[in-house]
Amino acid sequence: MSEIDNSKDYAAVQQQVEQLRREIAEHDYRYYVLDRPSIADSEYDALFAELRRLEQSHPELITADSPTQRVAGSPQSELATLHHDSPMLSLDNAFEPGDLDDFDRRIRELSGAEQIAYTGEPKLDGISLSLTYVDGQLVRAGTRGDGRAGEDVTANVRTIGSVPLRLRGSGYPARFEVRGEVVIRKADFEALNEQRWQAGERPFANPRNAAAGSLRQLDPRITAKRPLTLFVFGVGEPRATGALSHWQVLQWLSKWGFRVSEPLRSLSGVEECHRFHQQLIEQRDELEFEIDGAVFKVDDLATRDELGFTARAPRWAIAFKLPAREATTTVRQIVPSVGRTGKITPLARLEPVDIGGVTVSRASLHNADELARKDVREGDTVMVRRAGDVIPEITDVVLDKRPGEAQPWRFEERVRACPQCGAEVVRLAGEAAHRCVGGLSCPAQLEGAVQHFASRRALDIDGLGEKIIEQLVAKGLVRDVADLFYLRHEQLAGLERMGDKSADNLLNALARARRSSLDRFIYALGIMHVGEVTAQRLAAAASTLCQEIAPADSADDSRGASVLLRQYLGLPEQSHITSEALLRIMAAPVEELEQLEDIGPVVAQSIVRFFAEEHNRGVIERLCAAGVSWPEPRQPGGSAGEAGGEQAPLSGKSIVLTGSLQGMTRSEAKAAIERQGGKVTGSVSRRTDYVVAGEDAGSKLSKARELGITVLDEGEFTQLCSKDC
DNA sequence: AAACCTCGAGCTCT
DNA sequence: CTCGAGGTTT
Repeated sequence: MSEIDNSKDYAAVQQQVEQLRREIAEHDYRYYVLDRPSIADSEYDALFAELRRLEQSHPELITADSPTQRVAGSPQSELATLHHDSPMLSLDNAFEPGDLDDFDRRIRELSGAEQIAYTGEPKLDGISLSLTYVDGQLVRAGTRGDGRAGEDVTANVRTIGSVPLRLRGSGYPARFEVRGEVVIRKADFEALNEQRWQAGERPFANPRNAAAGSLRQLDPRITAKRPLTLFVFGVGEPRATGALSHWQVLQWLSKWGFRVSEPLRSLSGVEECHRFHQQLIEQRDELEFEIDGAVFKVDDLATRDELGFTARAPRWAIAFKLPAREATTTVRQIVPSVGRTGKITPLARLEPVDIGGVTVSRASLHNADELARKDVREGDTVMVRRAGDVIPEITDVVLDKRPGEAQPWRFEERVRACPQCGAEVVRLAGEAAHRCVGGLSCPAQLEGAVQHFASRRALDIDGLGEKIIEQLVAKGLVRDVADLFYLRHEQLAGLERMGDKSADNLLNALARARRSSLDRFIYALGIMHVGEVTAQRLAAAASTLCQEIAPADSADDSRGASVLLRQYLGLPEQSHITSEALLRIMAAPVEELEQLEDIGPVVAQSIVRFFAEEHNRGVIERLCAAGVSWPEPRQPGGSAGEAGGEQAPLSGKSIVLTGSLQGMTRSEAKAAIERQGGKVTGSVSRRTDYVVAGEDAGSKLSKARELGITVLDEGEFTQLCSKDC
């Protein structure tokens, strides 16, 4: 083939191949090293495809440093051993500030200098690598191993985008060794684990393990798919480069096409080192890569030579550890715990360990699947990670140390009922979590349940906020939502931030909330998957339900249906649950509920389970006994609007009062508006219907004008109110 | 007067 | 989730 090409064309092809390689290498550099791509992926792909095509028709033009040759070679049966040219030593560690000061003092004494110039780099948590370049070409790469010899991972390292196959620029030694750390982004690590979990493979415990595992693949094609990055931090024999300082070495490495560890600082004296360390601790969570320390190196290479080495580490560098995030310990026990939403989470009680200054004695196992996947057992030795501020997590089980008698902990077998309230535990289709259906009465869920119950769209109990609920629950004054209606003034007035006035207000709000509507009541119960709309549907359709048990025409004497339903539900005759509509909903079987619009099997199940729960029925009973009631809905189709519907001029309107009114107090005005079916709100927004402006109206008036909302003066307002009064 | 609580609104992300 | 307003408690 190439023989028949005439030489001019051939030279052109050769040139084009070279050109493409240069371009692709440049884009690789921009993308992987600078993190600043300058062309779209599709354009890059096109260049790559073109090069591939040319190389396919001219195989003799292929060179080892061609970008197409990153993934080359076939799977191996084992990784060969590789001896390092100069040993890869480890670093001495500093664990507390004093260690760093000692280090600095030693260096000042040995070198005789007043103040030392250091470089500060992060100690990336990955695996160390040595790369050998000959005449600017990557010839081999090996892991650190024991420092003298590691594993030959050249084929794998070639697949890493941030590793230059051919160096950029010039001025590099004919043969030299570059050192760096191969890491994986935290986000990529999560994604990789997710993928492995989907594929049924064992997830990696941490980004370092993921990087190590990826690099030690026998098949480079697998490594190529892993999002690895190389950060370099030095060279084997720095003096061979001709540099005078470490800083210079790093700059040159950067110029030659490497990505240098970031963040990087030039520091004068030990104080700045401390500050850098502190900064790293603060930035830690925001960094893309996991780090486990700060590395400080004497910058001046001549000083370094004077300092020399101890048996195992250079005297001119130190790694100042960041607070640990991982530790191993043993699992004492696994227990289910109930969260505020009713979610039941398996929790491992651990032999307490110190992880970076915090004692950890428990770790979440998230849910039954996660537990099964990790197969954590009581007695296991586990690796625990505390990332950021989140709850510690068990990342790995050390199988070698598993006691012989350890048994898998099977969620379904162990958690038959809610450990807090004894209610039924369900797992809804498609959900990872198991939940307690004891909603209204489960202590673990109480605060949340009360908050929902009192919320505006539910029973709208004004003045019952987070802090008050917290206290009521903590003092045992409220054990379920029904208790709210039995609260007395003297019980309330003693609470923090709850004086006479607030107590009165709350009691008034409770009194008002007793008269509600069926749909709000249903919604307030907080049945899983029953929101406002579903609650409305249930309320509207109530009278059609349970016709078999209690036919509508038995309503000759209107007691008839209720009696039948109560019997069916097994309620006592003197039960306070008198609403026929509610009884029909409570007694409705799954099949009937499923007939309703927007209610499928999941929601229907959830409703039936809720009302089947003894605790929940008890709470409903007591709510009704406390006088919580509503107008019975009529016929299926016919609904709401009764007396007051249209006449009330402010019905459903939202009104803001601002400034002071002459003829009435603020609260009189509020009461007047409420009598007319309106609602007084605090701030002006698009959803405000009227703003009533009194004397000295302020910012709210201007905002109302801005939004084009009707502004009423006092005269207009009283007129509006008096219309029907 | 200052501190604190609740509520409503609007924003962002899911 | 954050903010500001309004109202209450300390």
